[in-house]
Amino acid sequence: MTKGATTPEFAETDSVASDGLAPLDTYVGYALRRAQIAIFDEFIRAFEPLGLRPGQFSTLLVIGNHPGLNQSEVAASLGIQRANFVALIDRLRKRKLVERRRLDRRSYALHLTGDGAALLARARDLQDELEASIDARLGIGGKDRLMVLLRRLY
Amino acid sequence: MTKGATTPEFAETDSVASDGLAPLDTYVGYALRRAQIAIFDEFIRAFEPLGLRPGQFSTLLVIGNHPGLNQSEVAASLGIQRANFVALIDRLRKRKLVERRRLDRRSYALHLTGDGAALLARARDLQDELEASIDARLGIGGKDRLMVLLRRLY
DNA sequence: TATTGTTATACTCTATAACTATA
DNA sequence: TATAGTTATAGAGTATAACAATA
Repeated sequence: MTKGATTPEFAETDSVASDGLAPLDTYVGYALRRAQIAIFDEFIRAFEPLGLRPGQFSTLLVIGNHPGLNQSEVAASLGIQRANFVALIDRLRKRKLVERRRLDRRSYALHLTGDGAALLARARDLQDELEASIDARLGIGGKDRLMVLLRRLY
Repeated sequence: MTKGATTPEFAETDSVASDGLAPLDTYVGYALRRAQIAIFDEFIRAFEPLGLRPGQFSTLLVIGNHPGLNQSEVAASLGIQRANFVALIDRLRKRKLVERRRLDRRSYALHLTGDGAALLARARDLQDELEASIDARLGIGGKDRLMVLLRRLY
């Protein structure tokens, strides 16, 4: 990490004077935060060419895997308030990546468009590359051990 | 995780329908994010009685361990823009937890006040409890293995 | 009555630019 | 010229309340 985040949310990274933070460096929460920011920063940079932010990518993933869910369901599955999900989904609709089909007169089923499915395919490939890169850094069996440990924390 | 974040920044947690997110659940970045949010959420709840947010706690820690640094140095060591650090330090000064001493006519050395040192002591104890709780969840040797893996990512 | 989508609003954290008063 | 502290401003993510239309 040198200069840092492409976007606001993922800053506080660079930080750190290798030492100087002696106590902080022993806290799991701090290490977790730095690692999360570092990985998200990589993600954001890598996905910039696709014009996808983490929330948009995960939204496409959920819709792709569960076509037909309504907005509230997709939002809930991602832990996003349905109120905040409106703008997100509007953006994807304007880009013709997602379309809505009326379920009844008050809700819509979400589906990927052809463009959306195509972009998601590219995004998956890109994400697979990132995962491979992370995997390499974690060493043999590292990712599996890490995932097991992380899942104990949520 | 049931209802979730005490504050805005650490929401997107609850989320997750145990399944439904099939693909996301295989990504390190996603697991990292969920774990980070879960742990920060615990931190925020636990530190509410002390009136300390993560950034404030880490600031007190750095000043406590390196008294005499100026604002820019402390800010940089925490990866906080010095512009954004102004409000943070002002808050701590108003609460008489931190004081400034002129170094020269354009910079200040930061020091903890008696109250600041006392609060930091309580905060450290609280943080130690949280770490112990995390340690228990991670199992024998879990924390060490986790820290090693996380450090490979930043 | 409860739910869906929506709007409005506010708060936190972060980023950048630009200013002043120094050094 | 460069640095320390500061102000102003903008953007992203999130939270809550409230409303209309519908179930």
